[in-house]
Amino acid sequence: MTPQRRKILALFEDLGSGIHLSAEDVHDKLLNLDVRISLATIYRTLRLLVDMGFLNELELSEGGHRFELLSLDKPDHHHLICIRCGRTEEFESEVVIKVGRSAAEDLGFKLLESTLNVRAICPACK
Amino acid sequence: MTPQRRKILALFEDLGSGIHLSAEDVHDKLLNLDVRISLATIYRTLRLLVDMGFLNELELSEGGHRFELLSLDKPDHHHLICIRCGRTEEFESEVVIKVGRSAAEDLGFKLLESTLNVRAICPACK
DNA sequence: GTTGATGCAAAAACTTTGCATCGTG
DNA sequence: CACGATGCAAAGTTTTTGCATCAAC
Repeated sequence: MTPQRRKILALFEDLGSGIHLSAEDVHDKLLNLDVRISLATIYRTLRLLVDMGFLNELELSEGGHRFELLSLDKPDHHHLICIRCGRTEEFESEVVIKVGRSAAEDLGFKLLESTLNVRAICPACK
Repeated sequence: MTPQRRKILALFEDLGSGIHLSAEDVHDKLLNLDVRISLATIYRTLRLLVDMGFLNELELSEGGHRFELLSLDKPDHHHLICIRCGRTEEFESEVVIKVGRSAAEDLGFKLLESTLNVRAICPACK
């Protein structure tokens, strides 16, 4: 754990668990806090934090992957995404987790994680 | 409907509905059939076919988006993805569709489509 | 000192766009 | 002819990598 890695993880922790940031977002937000870390290091660290299980990697919207804090109280949660404005809401569902688990078991896969992505149009964009 | 568009859609139809292709994949497979279409046109056409509802756009794995044929008998289906080798299996679940629908309704969103992505490790990669 | 992490810049991978040209009606 | 679609090449984005330097043990 280097200072840079701590700063990046701390950023996610400060923002809370419902926030989705791209690598650029992380870079910009750290700059606003006068923390200067190269984009290359941010990419490397995000990858690392995902592998270590601190972050979750999302591929919801255009313009690159997003990362979010994986909090223990919300292991598998789901996303409702407005395809027009990008607004995303999170929700949970025990049933969905069970479906994922049984799908994995049926085919002999070892389950890691399951997320339901619901694409929709939010009230403001209708 | 131009010859190029027909060729691209025909490729998906020939391969069937469980196949996930990147833009590059489409380009390569068409070349193997001696069909020469520029990558730019392929990107434009894939976008078009998604908008027209013929294809579904996926963001499952590394290396760019994938596209699959949207068949009428499988409107909302789900993916079990091996994070090691990229093998993906499809399955369906009525329950998951219902969860997506009610999540959208709860927040006043207009539902378009919902897919459950289950990340796991397949038997061969365990 | 050795090892791994960082920053920078260059490169790679993926996607879009401008523009001239081609095809179809 | 008019219109939109295509191909090509250039540009734009996002992400990775090589390499010299730096920091920690």
